Amino acid sequence: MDFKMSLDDHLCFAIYSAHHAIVRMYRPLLDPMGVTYPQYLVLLALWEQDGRRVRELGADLFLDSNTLTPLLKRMQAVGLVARRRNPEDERSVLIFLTEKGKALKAQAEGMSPCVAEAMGDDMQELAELRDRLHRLRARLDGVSQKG
Amino acid sequence: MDFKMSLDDHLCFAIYSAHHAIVRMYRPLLDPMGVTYPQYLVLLALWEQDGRRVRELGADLFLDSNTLTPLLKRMQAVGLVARRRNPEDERSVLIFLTEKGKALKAQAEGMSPCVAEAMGDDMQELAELRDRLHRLRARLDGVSQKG
DNA sequence: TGCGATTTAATCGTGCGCGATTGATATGAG
DNA sequence: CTCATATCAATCGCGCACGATTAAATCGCA
Repeated sequence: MDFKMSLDDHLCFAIYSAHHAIVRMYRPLLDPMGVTYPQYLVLLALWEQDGRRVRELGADLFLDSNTLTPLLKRMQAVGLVARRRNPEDERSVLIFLTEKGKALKAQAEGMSPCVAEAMGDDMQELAELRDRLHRLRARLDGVSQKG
Repeated sequence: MDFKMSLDDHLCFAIYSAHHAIVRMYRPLLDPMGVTYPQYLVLLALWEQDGRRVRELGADLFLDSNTLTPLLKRMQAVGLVARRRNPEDERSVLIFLTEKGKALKAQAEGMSPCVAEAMGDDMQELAELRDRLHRLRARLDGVSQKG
């Protein structure tokens, strides 16, 4: 069976191509805000809870400091976040939203209609898809953690 | 409602994190074969149909020559593919699998049990997830094409 | 208390992904 | 036939993503 499986038959490619389609869809919406798609995800995490350590942010985003540190420095360079060493544990670095970073939240919420139009209006379908993906990710993380 | 939406509530993040989980899962399987995950997707496309133009390969993979050309050159450098100008249209370049590239197909098929174990054995669930993602991608492509 | 083990962020190198541009080849209207 | 237009691959620059390593701070145990 596997011997004639095409690219489109592979779930991994469906995820790969959907991911890139999502990034392409968001780009024109995020460009005016001056943030990239991964930076937008960082902002989502910070809008939810500010002043977190890089480690904690990474746990939420499934990213390590080798990715986050340069990314956060770029966000600092454009005035979206501040990076301060944690006085209680000098090993860690705390990430705070600046006023500019907080202000972007309202602007980002303005994207919702565009995102909804792009993704479709079947909220139940989209929520179900999201939950299925979260379950798959959790399963994959569990497996690779064991191995 | 949107105002208290967390990272995990966003479908875009579910896709993002699932994508990276997939890449992480495949890495230890592909490393022994000496190919990266995007290179594996190119191989899947070529195993399906060999001797295609860069443009056609890109249409299948949703990638452009700015991504594919360097990637294919790296694959050529390790002897997986050959790149030849098309005699019928000197603008285009044809990509052919080498014997080594063809031989990897059997090795790749050996990954199936590992992939199946990682993803889970509910084939119907996985196929449905794949189809939902393809539909979402098609919808996103249609929208960004119009705008 | 002292010192090895652990935790944390940062650094480095490589490979995508893509917007923008370039250059070469082919096409087609007049 | 000619020249503008279109097509195609390649190039360049930048920002992720991540394996591997480094350096500093903290922890924990003898």
